[in-house]
Amino acid sequence: MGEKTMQVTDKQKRANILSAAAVLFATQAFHKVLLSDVAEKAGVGKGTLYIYFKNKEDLYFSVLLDGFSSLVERIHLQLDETTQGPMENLEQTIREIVRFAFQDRHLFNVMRTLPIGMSIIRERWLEKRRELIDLILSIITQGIKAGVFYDPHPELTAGYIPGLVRSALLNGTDGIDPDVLSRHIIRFVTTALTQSGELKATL
Amino acid sequence: MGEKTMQVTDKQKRANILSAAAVLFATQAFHKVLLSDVAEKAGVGKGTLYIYFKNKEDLYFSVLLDGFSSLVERIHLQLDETTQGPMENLEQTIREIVRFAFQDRHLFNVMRTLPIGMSIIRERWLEKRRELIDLILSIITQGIKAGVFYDPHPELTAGYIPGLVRSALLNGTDGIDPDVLSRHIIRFVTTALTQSGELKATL
Amino acid sequence: MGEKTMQVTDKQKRANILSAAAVLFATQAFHKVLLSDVAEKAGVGKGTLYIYFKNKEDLYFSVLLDGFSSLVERIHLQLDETTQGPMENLEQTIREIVRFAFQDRHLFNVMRTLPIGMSIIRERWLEKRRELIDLILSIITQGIKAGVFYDPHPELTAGYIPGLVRSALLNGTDGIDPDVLSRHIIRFVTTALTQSGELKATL
Amino acid sequence: MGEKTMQVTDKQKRANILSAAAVLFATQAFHKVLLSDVAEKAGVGKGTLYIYFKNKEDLYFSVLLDGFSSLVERIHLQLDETTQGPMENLEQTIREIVRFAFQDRHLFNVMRTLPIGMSIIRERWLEKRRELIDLILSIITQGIKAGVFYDPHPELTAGYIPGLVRSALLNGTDGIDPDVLSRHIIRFVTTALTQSGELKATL
DNA sequence: TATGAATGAGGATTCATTCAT
DNA sequence: TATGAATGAATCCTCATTCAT
Repeated sequence: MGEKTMQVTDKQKRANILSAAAVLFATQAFHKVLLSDVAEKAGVGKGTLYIYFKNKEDLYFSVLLDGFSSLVERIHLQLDETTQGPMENLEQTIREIVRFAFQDRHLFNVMRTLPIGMSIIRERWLEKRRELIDLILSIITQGIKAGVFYDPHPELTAGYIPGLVRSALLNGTDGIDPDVLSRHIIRFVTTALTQSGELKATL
Repeated sequence: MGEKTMQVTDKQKRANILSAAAVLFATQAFHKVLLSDVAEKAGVGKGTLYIYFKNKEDLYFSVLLDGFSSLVERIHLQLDETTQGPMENLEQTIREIVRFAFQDRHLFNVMRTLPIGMSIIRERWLEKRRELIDLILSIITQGIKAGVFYDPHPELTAGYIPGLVRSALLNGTDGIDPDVLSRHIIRFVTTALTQSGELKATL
Repeated sequence: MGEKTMQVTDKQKRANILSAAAVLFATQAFHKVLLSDVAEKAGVGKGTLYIYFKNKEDLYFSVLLDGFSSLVERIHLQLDETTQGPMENLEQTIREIVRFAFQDRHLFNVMRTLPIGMSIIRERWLEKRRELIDLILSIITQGIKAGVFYDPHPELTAGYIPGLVRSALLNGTDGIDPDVLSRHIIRFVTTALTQSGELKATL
Repeated sequence: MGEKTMQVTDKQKRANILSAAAVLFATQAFHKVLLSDVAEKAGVGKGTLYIYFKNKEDLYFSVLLDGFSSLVERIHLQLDETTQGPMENLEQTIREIVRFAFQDRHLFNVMRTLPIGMSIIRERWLEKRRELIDLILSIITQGIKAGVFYDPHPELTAGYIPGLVRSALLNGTDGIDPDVLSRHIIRFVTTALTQSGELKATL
């Protein structure tokens, strides 16, 4: 029982640290974020950070990894719930990404301040990002196979999608509504995917 | 005292420093780039950096500002040369951005490590980026007026375009050919812009 | 954040730092004193200095402030112990200043290298110095009221007294005995204070 | 002729530099005075400073040496003009020091920021200061021989005199009149010198 | 496990000094 | 002689990390 309580406490503390760090990394450059500030904001001692994370970089990438993991998981859940056509799947995925970006706007900002460098945790984050792209790619590929989509380079398009969300938020076309944005991106992408091939072929 | 010394206008030396800095900022995180390395790579003394740039952050944003300025200028030149329709203008602009991104890949990478914060030079860079977006926006708007394009939110689309280029390079769909990428983006964008409205109308 | 950490109150450590700094500031010009030397001499890490003092200047003025505080306190104690006439009080005060100057010769030397500038801690030091002068002034004024002293400008005379001690040490009339010096200054001052009025009156 | 003109020009330039430096050294701590500021204030190039002075410390002590030299010279002139008794000589000397301190208040302030260290020029300044003290000492000694003064330690008293002036200015008993100050110091010193002995002897 | 005082490596920045012009 | 752009040694200070409690 003692153990279990502890475990719960730990999870919460770890989560607190991650969310405090997310906010700070989203607002300031990596080197301007002080671990003492993270600790204070998380309500823990500075030394405690080192119990949960190897070092500053590890904390940084953990923020990203956690965020992406939860995004990918959400999309997986969405898609599993109801099996639908590629079009609907793509739409839902885009909607999910947009929703996530708005809800956890920090995370999308964190990526702006990305420190380049190598580390195991960074690799794990890149993998997770890759997973997201692959998920999108599989939807597009599925659509192509089904004859619904046409795309000579679906691997490029898969990468575009998170990029579109990011661009919109970055340029901050101020106070844009998440729903409006979702619809715009969906139409932008699906039009490009559905028409281009057929059109060319038709003409 | 207001502006320190500055304006010594040894343009060559300034350019050397900027290009050395561009490479380093593109390869390492901001806080891992040592000014001593920049100086060495630029073939000047450490103190010299401070004659041409106020501090590390100023140097950083100067790299970005210079890059964007030259990109915007190139596009302006392109467009002025031959007056053409919105479609051709958009194609050329995309081609130019892709060309630039490949040629000066550093610059696109530098933005990854963007330190958030305020400073005059950062403002100037943001303005220049805005200028690029506005240029694209004006082409799209022109197309809409001419009835060639349809887009309910052209300001979003304008922002997407550099984002598409960035995504492609970021995901490094390895060794992709600049020409292939240009064509893919062009088709992606123009299809989305030309078909969407008509389609809706037709159906 | 206002006052940083501070107040950790390892009084001993703080005292070690102050006394190490006092010696160094007394022997070298402000800009020649390295904080690394202070740290080493105090037996602490360089960073520790910044836990106890805001910066080099703060450390410098803290040395002075502490010294003056203890001098003023000593004089206060002396005077409180036994209530005596102004003459005895003045004598004891002078004796105390001389004793202090010899014992803590560093401090008197530190003032030589005084960096001008503004800072809260500097203000506090100036106040403490003012306190010393005022203490002497009150003794003289008391004496004037009692008809023992005569002085048309006691506020000037009050300032002279530490100046006399300082001059003697500065010119280093070598190896002078503190007792001899005390007696000389006492006679110098008291004669000037006691005779001048009477003389005038007599003549 | 060319040479002579040059010579004149040089003297002037050197003087400009010295007086610019005097003001700055009087207002700021040694390490806060930038040679670039001195150069600007003197209306010369930074490199020019090094034609007239070996380095910053040399410039600093040259300011002091020059000031003291001119003070000592003035006193010599005063004393030579009319041969008088020790009392009058002492009075005139004090008056001259006070006058000088007020006129060239900078110089007296410069000494506050004195950097400790060894150098030939510093030795020369110390000698000159010694010369001033010795001058005063000789007057006192003369007075003792003549039976006008009494002092068991005239070498101490000689040192006191510039110290008294300094104290008065340092404590800045605000806006004090030079004449008032002169008279106060003169009475203070002469009383101490004339009465003490006689008194003792008398009683 | 939790803490935060202590640490010291590390690096941005300054500025006296040089030297080519 | 006069200059001021260039230099890099010198040093303050920061802050991630450790470790005794």
